[in-house]
Amino acid sequence: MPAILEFRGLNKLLNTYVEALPKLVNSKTGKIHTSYNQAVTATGRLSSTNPNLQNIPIRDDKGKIMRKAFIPSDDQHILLAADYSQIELRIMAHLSEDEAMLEAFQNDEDIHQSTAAKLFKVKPDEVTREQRGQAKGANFGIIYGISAFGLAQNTGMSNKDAKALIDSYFETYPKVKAYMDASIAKAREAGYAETIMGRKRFLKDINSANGVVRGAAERNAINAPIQGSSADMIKVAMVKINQTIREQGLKSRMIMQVHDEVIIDAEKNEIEKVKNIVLESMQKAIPLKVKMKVDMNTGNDWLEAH
DNA sequence: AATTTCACG
DNA sequence: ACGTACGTGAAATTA
Repeated sequence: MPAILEFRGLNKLLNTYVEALPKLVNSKTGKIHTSYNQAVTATGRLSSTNPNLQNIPIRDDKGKIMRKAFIPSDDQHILLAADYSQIELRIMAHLSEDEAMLEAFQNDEDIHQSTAAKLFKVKPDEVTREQRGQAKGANFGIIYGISAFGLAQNTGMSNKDAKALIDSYFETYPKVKAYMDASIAKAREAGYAETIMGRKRFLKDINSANGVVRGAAERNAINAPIQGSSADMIKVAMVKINQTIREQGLKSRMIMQVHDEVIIDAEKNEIEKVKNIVLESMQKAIPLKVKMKVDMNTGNDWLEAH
């Protein structure tokens, strides 16, 4: 890796995490206490400030070491991390009612591999890394309100290839295309996009004469119900988790949320009970046409619990 | 004070 | 012909 980029990467870790976080330890509790903002985002997600605990590194080997700093309250506790698997694509499958996408999830398939198999007309176990990567890019793009240019920019493929990939995608999942068009049409009519729980995002530019401005609003019309309904679901789950923990008089506590994940400081004696509570609450928060998959892990720090 | 860069989902 | 991926926050840099 070039020396300047390496320096910048390490400097980011040093300034944003290593040196900043210890300053925010509360002298009474000995812990860091973030603030979760309930009314900041456009889609209904939470955000986190002072410090932001929703952007602690995990992707890079050196960055992920930061997660070792996040530990249970004492040696009677262990961290439990539970995260929704592919929540946004599952919500897309539900909202669009696309049969192929619903079936892939019902069969518990690797959605990117399954998509690749369909796009490139090969058997799932013949999908190459390259093909899976392209399918993954397309699946991400769909959630964002895809454009050929955007997909090409992000994957490095040519504009032409990106366009062809999107065409194949819509042949593979025809009702996803129909849902996207319907989302835009509905937003034009109503002036807003809406989540499963009825949260509205007003889109003042949805009928703008400026194509660029309108295009952005159209992508918002597609993305907001997806991202926002995911936020609805985890919030319903969190309320249920907290209620149940208190009803049962447990000592375990929910301590963090990172958009599709909740982290519990779990009393070791309660771990099986808590796992069941978290799993049930997350899976059943909002019943959909597709089942929700939840991955859970425990560990003596946040890195281990992943 | 606004913009850029980079960390996350 | 045009210009484009969704949602955030913190630190550093630019103006």
